[in-house]
Amino acid sequence: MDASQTISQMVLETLRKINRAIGLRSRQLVKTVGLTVPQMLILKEVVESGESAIGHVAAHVSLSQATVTSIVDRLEAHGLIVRRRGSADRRKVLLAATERGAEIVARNPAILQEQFTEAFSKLEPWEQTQILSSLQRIATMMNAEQIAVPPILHEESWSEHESELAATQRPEASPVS
Amino acid sequence: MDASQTISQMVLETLRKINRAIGLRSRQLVKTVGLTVPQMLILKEVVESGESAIGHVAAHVSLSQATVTSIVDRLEAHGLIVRRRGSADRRKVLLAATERGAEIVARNPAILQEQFTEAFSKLEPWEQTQILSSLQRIATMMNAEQIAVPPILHEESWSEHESELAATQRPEASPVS
DNA sequence: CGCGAATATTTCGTATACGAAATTACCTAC
DNA sequence: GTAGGTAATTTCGTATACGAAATATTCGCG
Repeated sequence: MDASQTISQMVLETLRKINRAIGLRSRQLVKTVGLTVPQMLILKEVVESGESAIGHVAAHVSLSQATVTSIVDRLEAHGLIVRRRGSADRRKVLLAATERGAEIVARNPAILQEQFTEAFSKLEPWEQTQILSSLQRIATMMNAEQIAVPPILHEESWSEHESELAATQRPEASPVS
Repeated sequence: MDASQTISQMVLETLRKINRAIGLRSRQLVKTVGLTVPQMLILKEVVESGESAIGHVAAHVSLSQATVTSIVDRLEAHGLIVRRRGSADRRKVLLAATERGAEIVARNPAILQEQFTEAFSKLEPWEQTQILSSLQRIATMMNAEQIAVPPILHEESWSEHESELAATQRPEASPVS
């Protein structure tokens, strides 16, 4: 947290740190519950909204279809949900939770927050609201910008390096003896 | 944004959305500048702090050493930084930016924000401060919890599925003729 | 009917991310 | 001086995440 940074930079830096904390938390979850946060999110969504298509779930949890597909692969491998081709529209793949899956969600309604919720609930109500409002403000700003994609740099000089070093072989820093 | 959610849940949901927006933004960056956000972050750190060890950089950008290693691989492949074994302590791998790398950072001091900074700077100063403070509040709460790892569930019934379905083969939803 | 546009999902390639184990180097006590 | 512990980095395995392209299906229009 260098004093020479702009507030904007500090905001982004803090967001990255929060994000990392969430990621680490997710990995701890694997050890206790056996599922990561994204997996829980999707399982929960499926349980609560009944049989629903992949695209529907993806939109609800704010992830791409491709991402949901791979997470569903794991949930299905664990026997927590099942895929079923839609009968009305056979392009769709409907997801349904198995008993096992439903049980896990039912047994852990707050599993996704737990400790965070605990700490958060100790704040004053007006403070909670303010924090949420600040976050939504940021989310809105970011989404708005997501649309516009002004090509910033480029000029020249870039991309010639691409081909020669494309292979993911790391040149040893220095072959010591 | 369901009305039936607790504020805490909404906070987490909003954080995930913000995070996604940052991720998407990062991918756009690849097209304009040729580097992702994490790559820029590390390159910038190396340029600004001179020759520094991997561990040092990792701590500064809040990422694990393993992650930094792989990102450095790519930056090195692109000829933006070089690895050098430390002479004093040969366990350390020192990073230094090449001319090319330094030039990119120099030419794009604000590349990491750009549009976000633009929008953010239009807010009232007191509002900016408030947002930052809200975020730091959250970050602090999350880091504090990172320490304690109370085993929540487990009971039994878990993990027997692991072995039989470990392979990443997806059982076709239903082999429709 | 039948073909092309539209829609839904999966596959493929790439880039983060992390923990745990392996590797290499250093350092201290004996 | 060497054995054992510590420290720094890399390797390995796994899980997200996404875009772009491929695939499968539906639907509209002639």
